[in-house]
Amino acid sequence: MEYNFTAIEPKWQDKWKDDGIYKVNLDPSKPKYYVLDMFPYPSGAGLHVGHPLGYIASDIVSRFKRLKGFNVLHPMGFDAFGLPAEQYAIEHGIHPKKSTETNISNFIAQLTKIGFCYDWDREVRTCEPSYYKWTQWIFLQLFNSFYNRQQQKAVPITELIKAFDANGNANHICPGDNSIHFTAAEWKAYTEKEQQDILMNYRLAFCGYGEVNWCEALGTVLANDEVVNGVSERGGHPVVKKKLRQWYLRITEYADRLLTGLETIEFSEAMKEMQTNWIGKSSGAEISFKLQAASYKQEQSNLQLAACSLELLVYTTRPDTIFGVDFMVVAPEHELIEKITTAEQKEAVEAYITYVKSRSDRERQAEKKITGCFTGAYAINPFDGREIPVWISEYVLAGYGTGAIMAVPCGDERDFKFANHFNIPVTNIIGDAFDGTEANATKDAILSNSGFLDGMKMRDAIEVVINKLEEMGIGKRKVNYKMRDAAFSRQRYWGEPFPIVWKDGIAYPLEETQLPLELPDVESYSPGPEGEGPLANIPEWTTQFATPQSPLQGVRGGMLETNTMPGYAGSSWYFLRYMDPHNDKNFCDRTISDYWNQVDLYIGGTEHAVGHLLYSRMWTKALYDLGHIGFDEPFRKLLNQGMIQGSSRFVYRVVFTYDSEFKNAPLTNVFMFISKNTVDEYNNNSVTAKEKIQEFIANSIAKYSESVKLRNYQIIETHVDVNIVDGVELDIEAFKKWRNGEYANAEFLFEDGKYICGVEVEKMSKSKFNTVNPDTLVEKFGADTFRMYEMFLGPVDQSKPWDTKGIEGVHRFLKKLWRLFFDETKGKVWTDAAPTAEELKVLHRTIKKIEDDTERYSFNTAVSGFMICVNELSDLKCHKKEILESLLILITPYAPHIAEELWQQLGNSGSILDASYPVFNAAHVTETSKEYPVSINGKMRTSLTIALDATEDQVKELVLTNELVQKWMEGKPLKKLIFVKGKMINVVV
RNA sequence: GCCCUGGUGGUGGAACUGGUAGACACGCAGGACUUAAAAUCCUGUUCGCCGAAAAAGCGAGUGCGGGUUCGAUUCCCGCCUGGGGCACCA
Repeated sequence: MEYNFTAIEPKWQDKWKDDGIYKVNLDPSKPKYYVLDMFPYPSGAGLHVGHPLGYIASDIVSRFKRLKGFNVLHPMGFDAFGLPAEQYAIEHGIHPKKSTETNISNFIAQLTKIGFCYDWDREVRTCEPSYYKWTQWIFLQLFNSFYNRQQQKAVPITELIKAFDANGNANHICPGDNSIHFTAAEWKAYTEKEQQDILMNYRLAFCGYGEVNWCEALGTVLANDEVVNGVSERGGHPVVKKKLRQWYLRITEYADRLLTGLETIEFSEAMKEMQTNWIGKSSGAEISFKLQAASYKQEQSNLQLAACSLELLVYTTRPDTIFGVDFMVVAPEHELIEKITTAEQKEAVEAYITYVKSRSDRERQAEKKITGCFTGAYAINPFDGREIPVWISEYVLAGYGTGAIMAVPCGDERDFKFANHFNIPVTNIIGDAFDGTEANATKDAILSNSGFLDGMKMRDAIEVVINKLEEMGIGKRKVNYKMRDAAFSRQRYWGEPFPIVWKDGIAYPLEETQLPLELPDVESYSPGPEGEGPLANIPEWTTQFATPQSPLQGVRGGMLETNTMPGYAGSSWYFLRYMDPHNDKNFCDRTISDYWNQVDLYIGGTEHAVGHLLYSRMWTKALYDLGHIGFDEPFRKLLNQGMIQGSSRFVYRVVFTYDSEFKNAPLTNVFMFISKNTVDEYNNNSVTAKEKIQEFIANSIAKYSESVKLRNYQIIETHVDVNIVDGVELDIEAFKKWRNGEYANAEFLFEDGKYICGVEVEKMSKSKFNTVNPDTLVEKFGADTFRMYEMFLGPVDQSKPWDTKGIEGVHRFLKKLWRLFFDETKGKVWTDAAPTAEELKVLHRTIKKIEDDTERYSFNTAVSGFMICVNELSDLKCHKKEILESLLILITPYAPHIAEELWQQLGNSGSILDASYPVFNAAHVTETSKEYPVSINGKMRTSLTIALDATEDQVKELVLTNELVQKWMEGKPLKKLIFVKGKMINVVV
């Protein structure tokens, strides 16, 4: 009986499904374990070999944990809302719902063939109303909450209203606009609209006007993490800044908790670093500089008084350098510019601002020129009264801090370059630490030229200055974050509608009973007017609550919000829905979420570092604050799988021009390809190679026409499908059939009778013809081979190019495993005989190795462990049932189909997943060394470790004769000596 | 520029806390079985030297140059280099 995976695998996949073997239920008697994959976006291209890498890893972990007695939750679903489906709909006229459904069923079919143990009953799709009902519901929770800074948590907005009624906003600084202040009496006097506008400035999900990343080509705004180098992440379209009414998430209120929360979870250092940088916390001080009155006199002498009250507020992390301030720089958008610019400088300033406006973000990022303009105004250093010129420059960003800085050229590289460029004299406050040629950003220098700070270490001066500033009332301690509030609306169709009705400029939330607010079924997805989104074109939808029958009190005549939510809305909480996917009363029952709790292991790529992984952390924290769940970090541990790159293959085509009597001769159909080595020689200017190529071209052309004279030619590198290349050798027959026979008559210049292709590692993509489809591999070698091979390829967290050639080795291993049970001629060969000591040793070494390797996600070495084990058992001709059964259980997570089949063949009933995991017994693993107590200089020292085959005489001799040992005998304590093969190799002290 | 991460045979990669570097696999070479092929099995395979060959031996060797240590792929310092992230954040 042979290893017939084609029969075995579908058989078990069906059985697993029919028996509902992966169904999970709440079981308080067992410890729980939650393994989750980042759910995929169901693109039309289907899976390539890179996708399953993480899924295989999570499948191994979940089967392993289940065998170890855990109640394992391992679900799968689809992130189904998003731009590509809608773009596809616009281009092909297929409704996104349709194409998404088709894509999902393809995905499921592909995943099933690999044999994953998902509980499909728990599948979620973010585009289903039964799912997005709760996305909308959570949105409303955020909308109806604010961040209480005293309590450092989200609190219902009704609490805030109570506080306003009692004390105005004295105890609650307005996060949206900190210049808003009012008393209880004023609050009560406001109109409803005024009150709602104020509340909007507090809500965790809020609507406001702001600079957003607008992508014209996609017709929508994008979040910061969706913009890469000034172009959209999807599609690479240009992105510009635009002021628009938008929904936002007030994620900035969570900045500090998102930062400190990182200490409680196991993310890789790199990942934590990325999030830390994105949050970008810095602490320093805000300092207010008085602007000098004199600069206004020239223009309007009567402005002197007003000018004295003008102040420039800057943010700095280095208040200790205040005596080194040589100029101020404000962002070109700064509102003070208009007020402080002198008459002489007016023209120059206006010209400069026009110039800055003409530059796009991309240009600014691409070429960092030093540009700027003097305003004519001066600020006064509060400590020494020095006059400091105020400049404008684009290197100061309006959106960060106060949009203005104090420039200290001796301590800041950018300030130094600016000072140099505009010949501004530089004050040195750090003595020898500044050499005049470049800035030194040290904190350890001793201050000089710094008034009352002279002689102080900079690091210590920071506090001193802040205290002094606060005492003088001209500055205060301040923490800033780079992170911005997240843009939360898209002007697209294919997303969750906002459960918000607008009337008279007030946003009214829908009632819970009105959810889900479903997307209308429409034919057209073209954008609405003024970036409003396609839903604005459907009045019968937008006004559905405007009827007299509308249950929404007070909103009759209102209009629904026409934006939709972004892709990350649904993915921010999906891990909660898997726990209780069919609940229509709640997004997830509290007792259930208390049981499953955090995701114990989350597996996915690094690309979501600052998007999804940050948003879902914030949503979790908010839901926790509001008492809906019992934990405030969603993912206890994150494992990043590496990216599988494509290994592209190239052919080298000759393109030529020619002279001919027959100008119309069809030589455009002549395709000539030159093997890689000859191309290399050609590129190295080899004369023989050139002659060879010319002769080849001449001969090839001659087949078509004799009257052609070659004029010129060049060699062009083009991608060829990796699936028709064996290693680097092109399969000529397959190549001729490729692309519907376009190259059927191609001519080749061979190299030892072979055509050798060029190789390069690139991202895997259809256009590069370097994708490998898992289906074909599963068909050829089986799912078990495929799974083990993907793991065997290398560490899961490492990126590597795909290479199919080693798959045979893994396949051979599985066949060898099979032969431990079945012989081609004799049939079954296993016996009930008791295993020998040596066989038990092999087994228990393997148990230990597999357990250790699986626990630390070292799947590649685990696969090696299986290979060693099977090789050794083969060598021992071991067919003992007792050994084999244990081995099957060990291998189940890695190769579930073959394990189930052989398990059943051995006469077991039921799934191997319900077997009990073998326990490692050290007694079976013979020790490789023994420890002897050793006495040196009459004192008992710790111990010696020596190889078994060393005799005691040898040991004595070595200890006495070895000079190293003599040395330690003189004093240092001796821990152990290590002997291998009777030879001492080392001593540890 | 800053931060993170890697660099080991012809190839993918092992070596958990410093302890026989190259496990396991691919590829390659040779052999067995077979009319033949496939499949399977066996042997060899870091490089160099010494050897007709075998056995055995010697030397070098984990990107480069130093250091710590009895001992370094592992720790420290300085470079070179691949990959990823951030990029005027004051």
